[in-house]
Amino acid sequence: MNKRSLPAPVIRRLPRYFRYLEQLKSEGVERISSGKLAELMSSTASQVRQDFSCFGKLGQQGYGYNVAKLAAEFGDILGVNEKRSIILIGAGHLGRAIATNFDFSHYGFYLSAAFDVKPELFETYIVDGVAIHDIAHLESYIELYKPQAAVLTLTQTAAQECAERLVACGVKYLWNFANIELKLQGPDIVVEDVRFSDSILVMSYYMVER
Amino acid sequence: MNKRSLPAPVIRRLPRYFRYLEQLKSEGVERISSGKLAELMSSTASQVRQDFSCFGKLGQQGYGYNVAKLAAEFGDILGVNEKRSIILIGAGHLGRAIATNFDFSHYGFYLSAAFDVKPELFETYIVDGVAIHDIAHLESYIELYKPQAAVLTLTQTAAQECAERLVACGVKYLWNFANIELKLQGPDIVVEDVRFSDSILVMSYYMVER
DNA sequence: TAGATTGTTAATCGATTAACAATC
DNA sequence: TAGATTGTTAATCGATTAACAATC
Repeated sequence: MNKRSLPAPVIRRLPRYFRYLEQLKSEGVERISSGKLAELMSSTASQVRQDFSCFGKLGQQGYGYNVAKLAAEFGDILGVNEKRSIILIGAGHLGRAIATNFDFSHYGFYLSAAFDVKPELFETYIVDGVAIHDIAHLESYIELYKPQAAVLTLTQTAAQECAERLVACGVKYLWNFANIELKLQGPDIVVEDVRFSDSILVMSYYMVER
Repeated sequence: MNKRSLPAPVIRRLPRYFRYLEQLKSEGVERISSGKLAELMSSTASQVRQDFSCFGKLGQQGYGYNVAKLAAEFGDILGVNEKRSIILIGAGHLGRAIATNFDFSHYGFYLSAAFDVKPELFETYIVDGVAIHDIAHLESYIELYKPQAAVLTLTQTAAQECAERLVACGVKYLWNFANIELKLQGPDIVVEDVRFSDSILVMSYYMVER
């Protein structure tokens, strides 16, 4: 695989390619051409081939792309075969929803612990095998277990402080659901935001009569 | 306000501008220059001015932009002062999290009803004043109350069928949390996706050693 | 007035699309 | 081999950045 860093738009499109390829694989499709895939995805053959070429020669002239091979390749690129531990901060409704519904293992993660401030939750389980700990013990937990990433499902006000504590302990990857722009120093910190409010506002924009 | 349709990148940036402007307003800041705002947002003065100019002349030479005026203008553009009813489909963990935590009213919506398939939930309340109804009654509810949008917080398999039923009844705006690409006809249907899996995969991509 | 800062035009950059020779 | 389809180069398009005259 290629070590050059990719254009951001390509990186953002990767999960979608992966999703379609997994789907095709599960339907038993063996091979697909850039044109057919583009049609499925409302993209263009040119873009598909241009994007894929970032990762070397994945196809074969006159044949197209082998679906299983390509899905596996993209899976590797995206890290879905890794086993990285992730901790969840904030065992409220959203944290519970994610712990319960979200299949971390499908994306190369496993949920190893949860944290909250509420004493009545301590040492209960957010989901089978995943205990909720006192957030006061965050630092000692991280020191011991070295989780690689954290999900932030807490209130706006607590999120910044908590993110700083995580970064101070060496957690470099934050999956942030709090409606705040985290300000963190360190060039190798990655914050990936899921911003419900931005999303509904884009929909809202289209609803306004103009 | 302007009736031309905006470039998609500008539309995606609007909620973020709005967020920063509201923040500044709440801090009592009266005016701000494109340069200062850009610095705050890790953007550029050029981009800020170019983006703002899509909406007419919002600033004043030598002065900058009035924060309250600009926040109000963007609020109008984004529709946050509207009062549009939205229904929630799928009263599982995620649906409950959103019904409970998400402040719809802040973004120009109010949650008017929820729907699920589980009989034990019928006529219970997902949140104060918002009843959960039998999804079988979706069509009759829509006919009567004409909700303008719907939040989809249900499983992958149910989402497509449900989306089709909504569209058939005239609901044109779907806020989709299901991990599926909804295929819907109709040129004026807007689907806004919140795709947890794509987001975690982008983070995962950056975690892979390369 | 002088300084600051806009709105807008022009220049640059990057991403998408088109074209086509290479080749399976 | 002939047809299909890639990988890649070149052309186009659109978005970002820079520059500057207008003006508060």
